[in-house]
Amino acid sequence: MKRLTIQRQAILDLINRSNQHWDAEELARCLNKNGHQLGIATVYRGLGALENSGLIQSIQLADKKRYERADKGHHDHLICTNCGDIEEFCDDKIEQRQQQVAQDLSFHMTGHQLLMFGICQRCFNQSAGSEAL
Amino acid sequence: MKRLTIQRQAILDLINRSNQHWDAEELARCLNKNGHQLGIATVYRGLGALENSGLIQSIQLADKKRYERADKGHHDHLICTNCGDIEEFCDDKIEQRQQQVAQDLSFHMTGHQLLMFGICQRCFNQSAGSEAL
DNA sequence: ATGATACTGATAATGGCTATCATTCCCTTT
DNA sequence: AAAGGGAATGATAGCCATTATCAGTATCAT
Ligand SMILES: [Mn+2]
Ligand SMILES: [Mn+2]
Ligand SMILES: [Zn+2]
Ligand SMILES: [Zn+2]
Repeated sequence: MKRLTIQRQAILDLINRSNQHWDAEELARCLNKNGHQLGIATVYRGLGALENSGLIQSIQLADKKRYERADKGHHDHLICTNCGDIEEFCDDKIEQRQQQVAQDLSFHMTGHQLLMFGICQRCFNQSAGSEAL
Repeated sequence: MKRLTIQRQAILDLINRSNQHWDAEELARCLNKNGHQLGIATVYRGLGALENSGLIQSIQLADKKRYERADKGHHDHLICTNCGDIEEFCDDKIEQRQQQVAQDLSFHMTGHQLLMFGICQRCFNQSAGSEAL
């Protein structure tokens, strides 16, 4: 990334000011609603550039990529298949075992992504309530 | 899945006879090359039906889904970002810790996917060789 | 100022996958 | 055996996230 333009700065600011996992479309909508003016292609390119520079990070879901702040550091995700909510965690033991597995297989790991799917507590309680009817 | 048709049987047989991670396109091409005759939509539907029935399993990569035999049971994957090769492993400690993490967060996990990215041993050795030039 | 380079934005194109729908295949019931 | 109905097929249209294209614009170095 040669230039941190106002467009890219706007994307970066919005992500850094929030705690969400944004997709490109959401970011574009939110930015354009708040005075900024940038095309969807610029958002995609900006996100790519910012991620390459380590200023933001992303997770690859089945349908789309979602971007978030990089200052939280590495972590993994729990994804509610009912409401789409995304929770975060980082477990050192898991991270260590991954390193061990890679080493055992002479695999030079550069990154990983662990997604856990299921029902979040809120959704679980709600469905428990409706069952009682 | 109400009927295990010859088309679906052909898909299932091919997957069960091999040890690869197939995408829909590859399966269709291979089947049509070997006397079978089935449209791409049928392959997609068949794969979905077979997976729902637990007869095959899949991994969701960034761009596409890849299907493999179910009789190997659950495992996770190492993916070479250079040659696309996919290696497999299963680590009980990681699986246990995942359960623990979910429990700690009151998250009702129904499944997970762990992808590890990097350079496989073969690619690593090759690039080491070319550096010596 | 001039030119080189990077970035933008509108839009076309791509690629994996799902929806549609007419046709065909099976299975059950007469 | 014939008829009817649900399920599957296959050709193709549509969908959606993302990337490619390209002309125009902004920024930087000389
Ligand atoms: Mn996160
Ligand atoms: Mn596998
Ligand atoms: Zn939920
Ligand atoms: Zn490799």
